[in-house]
Amino acid sequence: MTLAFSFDDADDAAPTKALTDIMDRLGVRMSFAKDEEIYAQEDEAEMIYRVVSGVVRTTCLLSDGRRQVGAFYSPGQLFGVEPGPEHRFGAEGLTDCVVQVVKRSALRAHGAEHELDEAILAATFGELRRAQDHLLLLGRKSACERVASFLMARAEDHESEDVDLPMGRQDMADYLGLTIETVSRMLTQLQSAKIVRFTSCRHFHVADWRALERLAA
Amino acid sequence: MTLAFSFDDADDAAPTKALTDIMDRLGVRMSFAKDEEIYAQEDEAEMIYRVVSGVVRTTCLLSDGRRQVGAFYSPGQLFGVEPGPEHRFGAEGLTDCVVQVVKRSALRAHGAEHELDEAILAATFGELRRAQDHLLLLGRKSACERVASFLMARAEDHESEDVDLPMGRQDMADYLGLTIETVSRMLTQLQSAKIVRFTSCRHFHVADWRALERLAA
DNA sequence: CGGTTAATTGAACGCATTCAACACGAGTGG
DNA sequence: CCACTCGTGTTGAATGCGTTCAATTAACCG
Repeated sequence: MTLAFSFDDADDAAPTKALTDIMDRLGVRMSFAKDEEIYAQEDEAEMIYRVVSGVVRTTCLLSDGRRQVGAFYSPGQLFGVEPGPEHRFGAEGLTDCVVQVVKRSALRAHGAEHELDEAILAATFGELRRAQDHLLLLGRKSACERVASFLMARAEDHESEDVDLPMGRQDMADYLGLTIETVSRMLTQLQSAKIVRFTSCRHFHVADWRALERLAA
Repeated sequence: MTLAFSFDDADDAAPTKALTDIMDRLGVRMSFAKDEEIYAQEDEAEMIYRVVSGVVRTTCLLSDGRRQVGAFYSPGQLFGVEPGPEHRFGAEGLTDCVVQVVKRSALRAHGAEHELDEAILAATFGELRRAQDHLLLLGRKSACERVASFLMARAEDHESEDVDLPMGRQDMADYLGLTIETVSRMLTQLQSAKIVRFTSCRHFHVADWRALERLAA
């Protein structure tokens, strides 16, 4: 068993076909409304989740209410995998969403040991990579660069002309370590500079990839 | 083989006894001077490293020279484990240091498959946890809270009265996403508030744990 | 003891935040 | 169809936190 070296996979958060099948067989589908809690920060991490439809967001609340968004998960992606026995970030529906849920113990009990371990490792790698990028963004980038990086990342994996932003400004701000006002200002600024163009406040397309790339740093 | 659930271990970056033994048998000891490069950002990640003595720091350089320190590794800790085929952070000696190095392929070839996988998973978990804490710190904490958190973390695992800061102010700043000046100011501020006391600029002890804990948020 | 690097302190600046007002769109009901 | 509201997003002005630039002091090491 060689776990660690299937790095070719573009999207680490997407489970293998094998695990997907097993999850579909053993798991349960659950629906969550927009802003409904899927699991809470500090809950025991005993389930594995896969987004079926909609988008999920993970958040961490500080004692005084400050909020940090950890990540956004799109259909097909695995989430809820943690580096410890409990969830450090809670998960909520960013939109109404459907999620496939299965107990880790159930997977083990049905001989999906191998697939589970692989999926956990892959998902953990994905999380780590994501967290490291996020780290760099929060530690050393200006507001404008943060917003540019965010739009860039969104545009990259959509591939289509018209890119969708399923999250509101507050969620973007809490992801980027900024305020809604700053995010809004930077967006208008990027638009004024003819780098992106917004068709509505949740839809844009990239007008100048070169410039956006340069700003994303 | 059950990989994923040995969470009881306090220090995920420390390898198991078994792996340590194998690394000692198959690996090479290498010495690095202060600020000498151990591996570069973007190098292929084919080695596993363990700190024998001294302290190692990982850093990521942005195109324009801005620097983010990822982590500091103390004796016993594993480093160089990455979520992809190449290093996203480079590693350098923070101090003069000795490191035990072994090729992953050598470990596999000598039947240390199991130990290697386990160690990689544990180290990855450790990295992820660390990165998540770091994320929160950079995203939502004030300069004072960042410095307090940093001192807290340092003081926690030293246990002794007198806590040592092996890194200079620049490294602290680049870890915390601040400037040296700000770090310095916050340190004097914490000292003025009688929360910590510096015996020299690299040694301090905590005078008021309660207050420090509160500030670390 | 000088000589060098690291750390601290001060003052001015600037970026992001804060607070407040305004605009826009969707949904509701008259 | 318009008026009204509520949530969300944008814009403006003032404040403040952290940075920048510059000068001083402390620590280290021959």
